[in-house]
Amino acid sequence: MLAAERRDHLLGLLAREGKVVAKDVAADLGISEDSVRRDLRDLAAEGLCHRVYGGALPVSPAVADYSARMAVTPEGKQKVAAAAAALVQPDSALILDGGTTALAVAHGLPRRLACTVITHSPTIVAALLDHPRIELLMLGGRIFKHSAVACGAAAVEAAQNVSADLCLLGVTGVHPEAGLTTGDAEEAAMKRALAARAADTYVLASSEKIGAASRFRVLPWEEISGLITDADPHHTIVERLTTRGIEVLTAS
Amino acid sequence: MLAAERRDHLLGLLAREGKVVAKDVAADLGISEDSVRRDLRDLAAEGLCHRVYGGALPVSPAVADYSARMAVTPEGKQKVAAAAAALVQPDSALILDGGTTALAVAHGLPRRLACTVITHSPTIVAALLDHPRIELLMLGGRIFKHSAVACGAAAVEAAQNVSADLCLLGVTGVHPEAGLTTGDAEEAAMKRALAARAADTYVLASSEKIGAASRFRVLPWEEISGLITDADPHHTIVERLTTRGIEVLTAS
DNA sequence: AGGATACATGCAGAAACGTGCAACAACGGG
DNA sequence: CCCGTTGTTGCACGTTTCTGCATGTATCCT
Repeated sequence: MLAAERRDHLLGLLAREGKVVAKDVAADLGISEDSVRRDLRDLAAEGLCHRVYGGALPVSPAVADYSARMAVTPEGKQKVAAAAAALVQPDSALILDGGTTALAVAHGLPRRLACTVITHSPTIVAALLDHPRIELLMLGGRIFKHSAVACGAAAVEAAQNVSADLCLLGVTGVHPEAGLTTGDAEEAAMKRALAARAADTYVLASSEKIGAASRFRVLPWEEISGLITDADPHHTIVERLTTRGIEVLTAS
Repeated sequence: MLAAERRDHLLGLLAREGKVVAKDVAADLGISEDSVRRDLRDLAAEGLCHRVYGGALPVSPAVADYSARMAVTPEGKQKVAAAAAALVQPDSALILDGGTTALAVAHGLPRRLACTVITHSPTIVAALLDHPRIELLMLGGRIFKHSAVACGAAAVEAAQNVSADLCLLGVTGVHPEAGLTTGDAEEAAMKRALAARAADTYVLASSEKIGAASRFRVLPWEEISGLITDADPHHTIVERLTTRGIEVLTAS
């Protein structure tokens, strides 16, 4: 058994079962517990697992508490939100857009995840108020009532003063040529400002958004890190996006 | 069962069922009550739960009692809020503080009233979202979870850029000598910043606040225009305030 | 007030841990 | 082909951490 094989095995176990017990794995694979512990230590150092006494847990526990999640949101958005929540690393900073899908992401964040959430949506703030370990930062400004988020010059300016590891953006249209679009110019500008402040930007797009285009462009494809959708990976448009080099994360 | 798993299990139980009974969990998981108690003690130390005799409750005492407070607005606050709402002139700009009394004011604003509301409370924003004629401006910043408002340097700075005709301020203590007080220093500073940006500042104080004093002073008496309360105008303390030249508006 | 239950504390055995060491295999240069 | 280097693996040792039990104390309920 190669060392790399062992590591894969451990990661697989972690993903499938949500935990790894050093002793059990050692017995299963017929190797010493020391090796398992060494592997886990290395994986933890790379941020690929979370070391605990007796074994290890997945870094982002989102997968494990999938069950403890409420579903009032349409199934598609729920799936997309769960996949997006899994991208959030512990102790990282997340910029979260407004909208129902983003709200579902907020609800999907595991209660034991400690991180910072930056948002321009009072609704998102309200949803995360009772989360024990999330630090909240609200970007203020004129409230655009239709979508219940802060927009305009002040909000964009406030956004200039923050930085984050990840930005999760909702849009209303995802189209191969038109790019990512939304129905309001101010909102589009705000989304651009948010995306610019994060190292990585992923777009949340449940399947009904795929192929649609709204009036105002948010961002060109080059500026985002990837797309999170529940649409079939073999859907014509999704395939066109993939061939154009867009990273598409399929939520299922 | 890993120790970390147990702790997660406890947090999940706490979130799902709203309580944990040490004895039951010990029986369910087949471990000693001591271990459960130890885990609960640790979680409580991290601020993730609230330890009580026999088990534990979700930590959100702040949030929980916030929503509890919100659910039933006592009659006194209701009266104060109604009197305060009556002060708001059409087409004026209003700075509205956070807190339950201020929220009652928001709900009490007539639907045909057109004005601008400036607030640092996401909850107030959410409450006014469906108001047809109110222009909303949210002051952003770090969210202070206990009272669900934006506080800190960024919020104070944002406040510097607005001006209003009227500011309605909630406090937790109204005392002849101590002045207007609240329980948190950041919050006190924020309230000061808000009051400074309005031509007139009125303090909302339902009767139970009269005569009380909290740790941090918000403003001295000279800096406010008046007090809105449902307390009896012949109440000793209220009379003392009146003789000191404070304008007291009695809500009834 | 008194019994019952929950609690904190100390303790001991067990389990898991980190570290140093030696054996061994893979690799590359001479 | 030989030998030194490097990296991996298992083992031994001492240390730390966890867990259940026993004890005495605090708290609750009647």
